[in-house]
Amino acid sequence: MKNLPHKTIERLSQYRRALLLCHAKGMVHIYSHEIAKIQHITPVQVRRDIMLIGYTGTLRKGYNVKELIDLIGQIIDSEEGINVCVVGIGNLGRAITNYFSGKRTKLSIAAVFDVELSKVGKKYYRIDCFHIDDIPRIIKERKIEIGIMTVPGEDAPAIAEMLVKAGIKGLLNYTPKPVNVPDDIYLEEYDMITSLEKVAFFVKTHH
Amino acid sequence: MKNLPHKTIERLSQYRRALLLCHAKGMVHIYSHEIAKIQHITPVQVRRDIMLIGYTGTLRKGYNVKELIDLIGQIIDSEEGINVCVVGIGNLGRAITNYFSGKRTKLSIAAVFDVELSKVGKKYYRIDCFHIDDIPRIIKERKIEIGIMTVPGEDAPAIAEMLVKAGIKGLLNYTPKPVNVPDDIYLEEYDMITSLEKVAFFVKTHH
DNA sequence: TTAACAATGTGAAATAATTAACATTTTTCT
DNA sequence: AGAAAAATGTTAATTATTTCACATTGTTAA
Repeated sequence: MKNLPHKTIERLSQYRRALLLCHAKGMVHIYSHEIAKIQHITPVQVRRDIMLIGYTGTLRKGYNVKELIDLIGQIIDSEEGINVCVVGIGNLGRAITNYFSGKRTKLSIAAVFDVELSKVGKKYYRIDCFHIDDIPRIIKERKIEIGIMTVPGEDAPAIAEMLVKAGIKGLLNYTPKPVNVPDDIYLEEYDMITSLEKVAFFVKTHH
Repeated sequence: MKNLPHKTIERLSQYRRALLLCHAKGMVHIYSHEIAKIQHITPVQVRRDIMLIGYTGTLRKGYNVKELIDLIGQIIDSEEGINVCVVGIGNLGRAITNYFSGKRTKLSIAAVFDVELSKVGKKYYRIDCFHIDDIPRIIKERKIEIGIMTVPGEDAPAIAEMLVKAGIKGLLNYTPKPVNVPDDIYLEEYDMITSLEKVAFFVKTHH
């Protein structure tokens, strides 16, 4: 059970969101093929993932929705919750901040940062905005462990370094510029341009 | 050369962006380990990807930056260019539209759509905004082949269906809700919440 | 009661992606 | 000139992920 594949972690997060909707609708049990349909993957993959986390459903009834939600929570959430910050409160930063501000999950955005003085001191979706020079102080004060970068690409390396020095443990880089961090920092990069180019490629070749 | 791995396609897109910067700085040649450093992957992987597209560098000098840029373009771009639309011009939609509006690449955003009448008729980063009811007409008129969805999750399935019916060939879904499309439509889904939960998981377990 | 069905759980096979290992070759240095 | 160094290109090995195939077992219906 210990070493779950990265892909399984991603899917568990997605299953949980789907399951929460099902739970809200009053569903008590769910079959692997129902989950599979929602996520458009195969039922086997669903069962394998669930197997990997050691849960076992009821033959012929499927999985108990509530139990599965709770178990996935035990696996992927941190008991105490984790604080996150968003650096760069442009369009993308606001989109992400907005996504999270309402939800009461184990992940909460504890601060946002920007260079622009006109933004500093304001609140975005109820979250305080600080100047990036305050990154070291605020990250320590508010026990922030994860940074989300939504700054212009050219600023990414400098911001990444600041965040790492400030003691961040994980970094989610949404800028188009790859950054380097020490090995003990978990880094996830995502690049919208690449994704779109990929879609374009497969549209082109699959026809 | 025909069937490139998905992961290779993604990396080629990234190599190209890095190479364009290098080219702009006047670099003529580049080594696999230099590209690798920028993307923080291994030099072998870079060489393998480049091998797969049939390019061959110069021993001891590395790869010709310009040639490699052009070849990657031949592989992943469509000769004539591809038109794209963004549906949902909230924060995320604006972020994406803004990313692309300046650049003159083979991908161009030809329209954006929203439900809100206050947005319809305006321009966002120089792109016309239409009402979603105009999706069928505009997609045909402007020969749009790819849709990017940045609407609230609950609207995603309906919008996806509209886009598919309108004749879209590829769909990039940035809502947290998975959608179903026919097999011949290339679908790419990305979910920021999942990414953040994944980072949180590895931060939690790697310590 | 018993046969047919429909679901889970999982070992084993297949596929996809990465990494190791190394032959080859150009350049540089002595 | 010859040896050492530094790079590419590629086969083979490894690792990661997905899928197949099927044993198992509640449930339903005849």
